[in-house]
Amino acid sequence: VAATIKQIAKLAGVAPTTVSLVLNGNPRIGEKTRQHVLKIAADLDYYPNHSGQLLKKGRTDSIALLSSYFQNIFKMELVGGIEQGIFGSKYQLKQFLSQQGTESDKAKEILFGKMADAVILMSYLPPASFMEKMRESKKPVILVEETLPGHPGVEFDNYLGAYRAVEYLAAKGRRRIAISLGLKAYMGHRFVDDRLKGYIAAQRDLGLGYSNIIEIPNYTLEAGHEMFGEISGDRSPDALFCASGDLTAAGFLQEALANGVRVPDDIAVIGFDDSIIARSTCPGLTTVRQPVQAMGKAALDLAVSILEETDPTAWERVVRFEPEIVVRQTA
Amino acid sequence: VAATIKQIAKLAGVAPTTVSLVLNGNPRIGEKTRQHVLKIAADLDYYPNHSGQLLKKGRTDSIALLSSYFQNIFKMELVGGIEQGIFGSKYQLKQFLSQQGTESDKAKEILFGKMADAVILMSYLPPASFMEKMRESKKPVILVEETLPGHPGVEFDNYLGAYRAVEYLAAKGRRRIAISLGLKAYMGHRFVDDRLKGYIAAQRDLGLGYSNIIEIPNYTLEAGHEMFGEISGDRSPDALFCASGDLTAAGFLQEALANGVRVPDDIAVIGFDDSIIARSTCPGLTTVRQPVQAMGKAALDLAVSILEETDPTAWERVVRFEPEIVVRQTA
DNA sequence: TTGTAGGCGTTATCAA
DNA sequence: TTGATAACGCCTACAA
Repeated sequence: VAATIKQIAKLAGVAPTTVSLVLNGNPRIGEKTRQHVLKIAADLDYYPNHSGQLLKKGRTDSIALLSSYFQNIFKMELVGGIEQGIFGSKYQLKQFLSQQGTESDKAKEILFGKMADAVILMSYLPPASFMEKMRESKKPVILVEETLPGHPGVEFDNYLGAYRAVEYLAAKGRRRIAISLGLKAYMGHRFVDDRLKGYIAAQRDLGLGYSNIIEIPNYTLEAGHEMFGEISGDRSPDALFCASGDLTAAGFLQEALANGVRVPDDIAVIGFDDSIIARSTCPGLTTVRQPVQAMGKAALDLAVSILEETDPTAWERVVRFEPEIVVRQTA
Repeated sequence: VAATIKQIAKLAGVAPTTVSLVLNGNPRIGEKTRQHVLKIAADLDYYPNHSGQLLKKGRTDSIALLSSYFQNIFKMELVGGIEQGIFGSKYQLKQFLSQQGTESDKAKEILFGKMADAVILMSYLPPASFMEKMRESKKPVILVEETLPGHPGVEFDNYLGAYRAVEYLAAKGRRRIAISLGLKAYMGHRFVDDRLKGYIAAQRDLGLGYSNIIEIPNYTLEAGHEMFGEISGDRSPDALFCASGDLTAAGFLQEALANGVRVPDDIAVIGFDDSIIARSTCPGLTTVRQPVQAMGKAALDLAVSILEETDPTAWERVVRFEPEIVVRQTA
C-alpha cells in the first residue's frame, strides 16, 4: 500500500533515479520535472522506506536507550533529558528493554545489527572486555550511572552525596543517623556501595559513634512503610538518611506521621534524587539532588560527539555530576 | 566492522544461502555444516542487519508510541503498561516524539515509511479522515485517551470519573465543591470537557447550587500551589475536586497544610489519576483511579490483534475503562 | 543437502 | 538534464 520511488517514477514517466534526486533536493533536476515528480509523490502520499534508506546509507541516525528497568522515575527523568536534547536533532531515540544480565548481548545486537548507531546503557556495568571490544569496533556505548574509567559515561558522585547528607544532618545536631539501602537487592551496583561508603566515612570523620544500616528489599513506597518498624527501640535514630531514594523516604514519612512521630522534630528524614516525589510530599522532603535530566542530556551529547567525531576525547570521557542538598522541611 | 552473511559464507566455504538457512534454524542443512557455520558466525560475532531483514520481510515487528509530551507521569505509566505486555513478544517498542499539531504527519511517516507496523497515538485526536485513510491502507493507529467511535482506541470514562468524585464528596456532606481544570490550556482535549460535564451534571443531579471552576495554566505542582489563592473568600468551597490531576492536588495540599488549613476537615481534596503521586503524599490523596498501565496494555493488545488478524472486530473497537474512587485520607 | 539468482527500496556512480 | 546499473544485507523459490 505504501508508495515507492519506482511507482512514482512510472507514473511520472521518469527514471527512479530522477525521483530520488528530486526527493533529496538535488538541484541538477529541471524545475518542470521537479514539480511534476513532487506533485505525484504528494498525491501518492509517499514516505521513504526507512529500511531501504538505512540499508543503503549504513547509518541509522538513531540512538538507543537500553535498560532492564520497567517503570521507574529515574528512567522517566533520564528519558526526559535525552528527549529534550534529541528533539530537533537528526537522531531518533529508540528504547530497548533487556532482561537483566543480557544487557551486553542486547547492546551488541543493537549495534552490530544496525538498529542504532549508539547505545546509552542505563544502570548496568558491563565487563571491561566488552567495552574495549565495542571501542575497537567503533560502536559507542555510553554508560549511565555505573561507569568504567576510560570509557564514555555519565556518573553521579554518590559517595559525596551520602557524605554531604550525613554532614548536613550532623550540622543540624543529629547524632544517631541511620541509613536505608538495598544492599542485597542492588548488590554489585556501585551506587549502593558508594553511598554506604560515604555514610561510613562521614560518620567516622565527624566522630559519630552510631551506625544503623536498614536493609530494604526494593525501592518502593511499601519498603518505605516497612522501614518505620525498624527505627524503634532504645537506640533509635534521630535521623534517617534514605539512600534508597525519595520514594522510600516518602513511604517512611507517611508511616511516621500516621503514628504521631514528628518529622523533623523526632526524626529528621533526608531522601535521595530530588525526583518529583520529593517535591510533592508534605512536608517537603529534604533530599540529595541528582540532576537526572542533565545526566540524560550529557549521555546524549557524549553519544553525538562520538558519532560526529567532533571531539576525539569523548571516547574516554566520564562526565561526573555533583550532589547538592536541597533543603525542604524534613531535615 | 559488522559481519555479514557473505563473509561467514566465504570463511566457511559455503554459499550465503546455506548460512542464512543455518542461522534461521532450517533443518535441511547437514549437522556438520551447521556446526561449522554456527561456529564461524559466533567467532565473527555476527548479528543480522536489521534493515536487511526488514526490507526483505516487509514487516518491522515493532510498534510505535507517538506523543507530543516529554516527561510526564501519565506517559511513564502508559509506557510501563505497554512494556509489560511487549516484553517477551516479538515486537519492539519505539517511542517517537512529535511537535504538537504534527501528530498525524508523523504517524504517516512512521507507518508508510515502515518504521513500525502500528502506531499508538497518545492524547491526540486526529481528524476522522486521517483515521479512515489509515484504515484503508491497513495501517493500525490506536488512539489513547482521545478516541473516535469506530476506530481502535482506548479510553477512560472521564465523565463518570468526575461524576463519581462529586457524588462521593456530596455523600461526605460537602456542599460547595470546586473543580480545577485547564480549560484553556487543554482546549480541544475531550477529557477536559468530559470531566467538566460530569462535574456539572452531578452538581445538578444532586441539587448542589454551587459552582466554582478554577482555571489553571498547566498540570504542575506549582499550579497546585497557586490554586490555594483561589479558594478564599466568603463563598469558599468545602471541597476541591482536582480534575487537573494528582500533582496539582498534591501542590494544593502542601500549600493548604502550610497555611494551617486542615484537610479534609476544612476542605476535602480529591485528585485524578491515582498516579504514584497520589500514593506518596501525606496525608494520602483520595483520588479517581485511572488504570493507566492497563490502558497501555490494552492499546498494545489492540495493536497486536489487528496486526495478527486474530480478531476482525479489533479495527473498530474502543476499549473503555471505568473510574474507581480510591479512598485515602484527604476526602 | 547445498547453491544460484533475483528482488525488497534506496542511493551513488557513471554514462548518455 | 536525465537514465541505466549496481550495490547495501538479507531471504527464498527454484535448481542442482
